[in-house]
Amino acid sequence: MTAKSRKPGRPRTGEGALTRERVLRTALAFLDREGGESLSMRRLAAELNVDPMAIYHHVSGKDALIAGVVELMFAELRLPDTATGFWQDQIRSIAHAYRALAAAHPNLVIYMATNPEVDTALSRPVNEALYAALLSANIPPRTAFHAVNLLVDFLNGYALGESTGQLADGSEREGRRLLLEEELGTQFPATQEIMRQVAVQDLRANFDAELDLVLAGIQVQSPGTA
Amino acid sequence: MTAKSRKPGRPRTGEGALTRERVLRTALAFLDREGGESLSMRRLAAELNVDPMAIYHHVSGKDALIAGVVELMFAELRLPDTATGFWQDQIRSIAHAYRALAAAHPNLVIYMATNPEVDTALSRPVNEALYAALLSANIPPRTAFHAVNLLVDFLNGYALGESTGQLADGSEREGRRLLLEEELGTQFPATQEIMRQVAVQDLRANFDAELDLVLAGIQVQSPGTA
DNA sequence: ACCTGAACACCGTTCAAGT
DNA sequence: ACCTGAACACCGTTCAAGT
Repeated sequence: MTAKSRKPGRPRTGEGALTRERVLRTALAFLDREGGESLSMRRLAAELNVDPMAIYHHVSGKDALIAGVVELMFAELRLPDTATGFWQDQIRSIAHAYRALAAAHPNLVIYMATNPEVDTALSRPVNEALYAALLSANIPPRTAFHAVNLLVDFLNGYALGESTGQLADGSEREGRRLLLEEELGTQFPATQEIMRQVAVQDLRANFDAELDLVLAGIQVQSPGTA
Repeated sequence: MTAKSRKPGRPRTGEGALTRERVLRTALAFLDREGGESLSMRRLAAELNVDPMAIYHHVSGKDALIAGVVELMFAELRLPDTATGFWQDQIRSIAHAYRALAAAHPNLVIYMATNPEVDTALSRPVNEALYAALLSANIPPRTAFHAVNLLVDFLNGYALGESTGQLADGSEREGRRLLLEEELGTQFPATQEIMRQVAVQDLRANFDAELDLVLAGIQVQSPGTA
């Protein structure tokens, strides 16, 4: 019944034409849907209704495929285009944009934080925006340098934690809390003490609270700055 | 020539006995040597001079194997046992211990920062030590909670960056710097400005500088604390 | 109880064709 | 130029044996 009518030779013109773009878009959708464990050249080919080897004409291999997908994802990053207002707010919007991108593609976060190509080329606009914000506030270069490195490490670390479910939602958190009270009270007293005193809204506002700590640190280490 | 004398049935007693411990230790050594891409149940079996399926008697599958290896790695973590002195120094030694562990097993960092089991069980001693340090300084629970989350995100983000070579050593850095001057000066002016002004020793002292920013942030957000 | 060996359902990729 | 198809050298894992 299903049209498995693949024939050798050139493709029929029109929507059936295989492009690098179409290969990457399909791979991105697949990864979002099924995750990296499930992605294979052969499954992707089946999705494209094409012989497995057809893909290799548009992408040199699986690694290059994933690199291309990451590139496609980074193209979705919408950095704030105006650099006005407090530097803290500038950095907040950049950080939020980065986090939103990661949250939109949780299955890709691991490649985003892992691929060496990312730091070299793709994340340069992010770095530039962060540097620009800090320089606009006359923050010393040395501080700015370390601050940007810290921000990137924090963003990647947070995104990775969020994507692997370390930051579980309310119900699971509650379960963990109970577990802490019962079983681990004596083994991990400080942890228990903190968990007892932390309110639910603090669990939710985690990202902004962590970011605020970073921003506060940058501010104190920047003499002569508002 | 080589002794490929595997026979069916029970193992010869003595050093040939396959244990979960021996399986995991061999896998850890293999991962340190060749990395995660190269690890397969079959290669590991060959290393152990054993049929591939023998491994499954000590470990339920590949995922469990890796989880076990990560557990083994975390057992190497040497947290400072005395909680005295400034809370900043306490946190510094915990952070250094974590970083040293990651640096000792760069190929495992990805599993360490990725495995959901890690946060739930293995990193609890790290969290506890961090919480204890902060509580000993009377830092408010809400701040302590976010501070520990930030520290963990930073540590994972930094370790991941270091392990994937994003923080390259001197020579490669220098190459990147030149590239920035030549090609990207107009596209990324703020980045170029920073790179021009940052000294070489700042590139080296990155970890401690980032950590200092975090510590400064925690301190300012903790009213009534030294 | 612990290990083997064949078998199953997959992989990524090379290479020689087809149109 | 672009796609196919067979083939190669691998995978993880199940299942039925062996001792």
